[in-house]
Amino acid sequence: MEARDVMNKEMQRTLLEDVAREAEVSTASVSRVLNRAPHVSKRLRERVEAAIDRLGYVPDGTARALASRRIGAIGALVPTLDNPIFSAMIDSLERRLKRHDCRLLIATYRYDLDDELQALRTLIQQGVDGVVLVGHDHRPAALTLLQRRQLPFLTCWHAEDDPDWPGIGFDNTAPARHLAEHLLMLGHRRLAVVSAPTDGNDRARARLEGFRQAAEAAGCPLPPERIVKVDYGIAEGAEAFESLMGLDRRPTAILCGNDTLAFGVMLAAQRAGLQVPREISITGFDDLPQARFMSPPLTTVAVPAGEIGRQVADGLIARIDGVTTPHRRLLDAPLVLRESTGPAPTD
Amino acid sequence: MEARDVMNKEMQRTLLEDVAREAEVSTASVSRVLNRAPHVSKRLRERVEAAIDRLGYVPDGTARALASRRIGAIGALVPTLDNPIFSAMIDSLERRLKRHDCRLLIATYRYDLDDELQALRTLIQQGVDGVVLVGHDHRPAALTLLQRRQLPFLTCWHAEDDPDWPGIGFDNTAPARHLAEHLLMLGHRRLAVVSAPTDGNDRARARLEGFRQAAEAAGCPLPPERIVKVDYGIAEGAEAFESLMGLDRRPTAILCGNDTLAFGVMLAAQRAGLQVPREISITGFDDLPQARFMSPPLTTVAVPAGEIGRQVADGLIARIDGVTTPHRRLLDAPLVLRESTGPAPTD
DNA sequence: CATATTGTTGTAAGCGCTTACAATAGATTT
DNA sequence: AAATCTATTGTAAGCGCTTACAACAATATG
Repeated sequence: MEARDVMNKEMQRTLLEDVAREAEVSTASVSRVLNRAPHVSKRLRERVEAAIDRLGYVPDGTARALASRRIGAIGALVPTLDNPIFSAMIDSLERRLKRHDCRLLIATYRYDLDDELQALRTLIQQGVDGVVLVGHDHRPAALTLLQRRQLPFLTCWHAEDDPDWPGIGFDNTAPARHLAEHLLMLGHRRLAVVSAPTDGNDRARARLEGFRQAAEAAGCPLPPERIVKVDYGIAEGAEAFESLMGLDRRPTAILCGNDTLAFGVMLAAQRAGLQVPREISITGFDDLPQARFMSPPLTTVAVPAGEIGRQVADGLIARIDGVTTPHRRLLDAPLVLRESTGPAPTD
Repeated sequence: MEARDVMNKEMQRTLLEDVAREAEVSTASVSRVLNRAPHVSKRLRERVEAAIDRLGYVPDGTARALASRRIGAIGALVPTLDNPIFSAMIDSLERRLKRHDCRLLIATYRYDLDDELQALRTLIQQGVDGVVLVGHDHRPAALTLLQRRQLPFLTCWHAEDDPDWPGIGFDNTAPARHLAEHLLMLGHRRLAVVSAPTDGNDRARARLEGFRQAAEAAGCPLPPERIVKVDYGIAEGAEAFESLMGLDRRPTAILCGNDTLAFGVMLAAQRAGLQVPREISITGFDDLPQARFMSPPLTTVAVPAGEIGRQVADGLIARIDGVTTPHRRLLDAPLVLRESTGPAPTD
């Protein structure tokens, strides 16, 4: 390995000090040029920039991070990237962060809040400049950790009024309620729900709550047996449908906690020979790209995933820069009525 | 802000030095315990660990990065996360990296290789311990950058034999060829292709090449007008279908570069009143979860996205640890024959 | 023209760890 | 028991930047 050692020696990286020497200025000046600090004369800047070009200097991020106490990256804690609605948000978040010259560290936790807390610890240890979380369901220790470090953070996706968690998101309950009201208005009286597991998932809880509110207000509350909770997935949705079909009094409409479950439900319904929506109405939540291409196209709620990513990026960067931003920002999540819902069958 | 200043003063973070003092050992010993270095007596370890617990010490990642020259994170360059096949890979990559106590920095580049190069520069500057890239289509400068820094890296998704780019992936050409052969065997003679743009995308090129090879070998080469290149998306697939239907001699089978395009093609075909596969056969590539739930279920190629993520994580970590791993690892991408393909119509 | 003010640059002290090397203690050999 | 070797621990010099502060120059003010 001698050759390798020699190489390593010859490969002396150019340091900021070398640039300073080359430009015949102090290291502080080079650093100021690099960081676009004020009070730098044009002459000096040009000399430094020329030296940087000549030497092909690239600053060392780790040294900069240690000295400046900012790493140039934020951390995002998301349940999973295996769900396109989250990956769409992360995609737009990352793209927008790039504009602010900020990188993105990702950590997933599979809806396990203890894992989330652990991942948060790791991110903080790495020195991230800010943190993005999904929803308001977190271990209390997570909040303590963020507050004690005075670390900028923002939640997203869910935005109920919560003094602890500043956030950018949308109301999950109201659109769910409207979806149910839409079905009730179409004459449905036996509603059923296929929901994602609600543990550690306030979005799922809020949607379920919205369904419940509407059902109760209309005088036809949801009995437990007509609320099925299943994991994320098309197959899971299909299974949920089958279990609902095993009931004595079958529902005439099924409200699903997300589009993917709705796809599964719809496929299973059609496989069972049911006409959608003539014999059974189905709703989703998310408005994934496929939703409008299903047959029939899915009635759902359009979740502004891309917009959330962008606004969270802007908002968190502002907070990192010490700018106070609104504690809560509510985006629109409009109902998208398509053809998977129709009048209740008259039996 | 006086109260704040006071707080900041009182909030003196615990440093490694404080732990050393508390445990009455040297800072080097604390560091050794922290890093599970060899030659640490049990007694010392226990004392240090007790002190760490007592003080609630959390090491500073940036200082550790500067001193040790590893940051505890790798960078992944992917075209986009808006495509579920990539986000599935990233999801499994991140989860597997966690096991190795390694974080993930994400950067997307929208298939723009100049953007990719720029993003690579930024990641290197951040000090990532390794880099994952997709495919072998990159600016030459990217390779130079990686080599000069002697930075461990691995490509994925595509794995042709290439001395420059070590990689873990699958053969994109052969399954594409097999798909086309499958159609030819079913009697189809007028094949068409709906491909993703091939610029900076060797996977798309390889698949197209596979389709071509089979078509030519069977004596019915693909004329240019029967090769449509469109951006990623269901709507884009649908549009491609319509442009193909404008041809004099319509194809009896359409090979799509990915499942999403195939969904679009299939929907447009059905909307146009065509029976799939009786009047037209359609194939995809990826085997997204929905593929088997389409009606009819989509014939496609199962891309091992999750397995790629895991193997890339293990492989890159090994390289970072100085372990030599195979230059190239080929995974299986099996054909999944379903009902969207059938005998050519006899007209 | 002396003085205050503002703008520009340099000096040098960290930032909080890791690790080469030195020192010491303990075990083993002869 | 002296000599040798090995396992353990400590000392201190960085890692490559940023930034508080000082110094000085240029400009404005009275």
